Amino acid sequence: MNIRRQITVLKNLPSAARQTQIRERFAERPGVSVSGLALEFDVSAMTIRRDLAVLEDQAHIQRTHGGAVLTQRMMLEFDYRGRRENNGAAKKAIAREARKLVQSGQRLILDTGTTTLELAVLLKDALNITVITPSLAVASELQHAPGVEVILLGGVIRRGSPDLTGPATEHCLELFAADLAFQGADGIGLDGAIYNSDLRLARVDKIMRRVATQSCVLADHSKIGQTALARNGTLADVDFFITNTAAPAAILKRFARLGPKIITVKP
Amino acid sequence: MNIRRQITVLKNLPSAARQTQIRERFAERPGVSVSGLALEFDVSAMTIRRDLAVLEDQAHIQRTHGGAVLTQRMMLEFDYRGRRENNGAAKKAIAREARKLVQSGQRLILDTGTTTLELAVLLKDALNITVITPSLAVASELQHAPGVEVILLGGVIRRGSPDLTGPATEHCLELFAADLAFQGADGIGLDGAIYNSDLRLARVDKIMRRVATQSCVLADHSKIGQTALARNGTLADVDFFITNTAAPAAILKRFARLGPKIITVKP
DNA sequence: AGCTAAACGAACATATTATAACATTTACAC
DNA sequence: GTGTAAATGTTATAATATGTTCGTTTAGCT
Repeated sequence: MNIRRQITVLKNLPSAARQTQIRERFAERPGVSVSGLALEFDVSAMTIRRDLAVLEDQAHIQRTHGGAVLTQRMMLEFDYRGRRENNGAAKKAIAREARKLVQSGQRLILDTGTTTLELAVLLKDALNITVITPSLAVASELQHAPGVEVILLGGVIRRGSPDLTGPATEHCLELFAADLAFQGADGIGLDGAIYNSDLRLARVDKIMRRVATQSCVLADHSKIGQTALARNGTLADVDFFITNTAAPAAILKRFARLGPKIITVKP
Repeated sequence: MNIRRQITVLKNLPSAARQTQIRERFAERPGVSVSGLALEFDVSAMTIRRDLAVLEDQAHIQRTHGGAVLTQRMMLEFDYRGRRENNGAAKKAIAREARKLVQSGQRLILDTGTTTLELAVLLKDALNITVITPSLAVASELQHAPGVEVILLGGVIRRGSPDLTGPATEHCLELFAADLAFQGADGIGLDGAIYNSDLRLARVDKIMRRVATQSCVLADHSKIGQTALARNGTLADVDFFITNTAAPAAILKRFARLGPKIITVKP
């Protein structure tokens, strides 16, 4: 009876919990088998395969026939509070549109943020570009891209945040000149003000726009009308503003009058 | 009777109490399911979802399909060709000796390298120090240390190497002043010359010594008598040289005449 | 090489869960 | 009581996860 209850703990778990459990199996054993896990968690083998496929993307295992083993290469772990993606689809669509602005040979600046991180994913197959970023996540994403040179800005590592800020970042940024800067935002005021939830990030964002010839703000519609701690400028200072069509047309029209080219995407 | 009372305790609770209870579930299980909790607390699934949404904001958990799991730190992977540790014991002993040179409140520079990485491990419990480094491995190691502020230098990410180099790194380094710089070396010539196997690292090392009041070179005996591509200076430029006792005493005596304090450790 | 059993992946069908909007209940002040 | 706000429940629809089937690939064997 007791045994049964303990086993039950491993059943009827949400998929993410099951995947975490699978990962922990590697602490005990060097490898796992699909059939064994299927039995253990009382799900079909197909589900385990899908779990392993997810883990292969995220969690550094290597799939084999019949199971998986730990990845060979060594990892450096950086803290990253896995925030919930709020408008994942919109962010991806916005990133796709942003990708179209990029041409071969350009030097880009990529800000911290989930939307810019999505853009980084799409830039993996770019040719001969340089990406300057304060984000360890962006750097991690692009480090293997053959056509991309990654320059990480210096600075203080904020605890629990995968990015760099501070005076050093600002000084470091001043060393560069870029063609195009992509920035996220934690809020866009109805008057077009751009907000960050962190003062240091706001200062960095301001400098990014100065050292880049053109700049582009990426924000899904949920950010519009929101404010946050620090204002880093207004849409009058940027050249492109990309959002999704769920944003009120009247407000976008007002934003357009400030100067930036407004681009909207479907989802 | 007892059982009944315990079950009853879980029903008709104010929302905050229920949320606390949910949080405690994570101590027992790897994750919780919406349907299970709904049954357990005798409320609708929607209510549980709202509870989890609240708990998610408090940063403890992460919602998933079907339930929630504890927030997991996402790993940012940086390639790290795990080189074979040649004189692991000697390097650890050298790092222990280097650790003794560090005092609270100091600003340190830690170079790239396996020996300096060992030192980073020992610095985790230091109080109120600042570590400036071009090494992602060092930064990763120290990011959670409460008494350590980590400043990562900017620069180009070398493919397959966990460190930053290039003109940006050099400029960035110039922004700082430190009390003590710790450097590794790929070779120490019999004349006291310090060698790196990478030209860019050599330039960075040279600047490190300039911006630091004192400097310390860490190298096990196998490096003595070796040369490498780039010479970044000589032992006459450094204040401390730490190696292990397997190094020939005659050569160490000659090194001492150049100026640095020579420290040897047993293994 | 050729064979065989196991494992894989794609596509579809099904079941479960999430979200948003609205309806209802509860709690509490007055 | 009555009004109000917060919490909870309900429903329809969308999104996601899972199971199943089947043709293909793979590992291991002779």
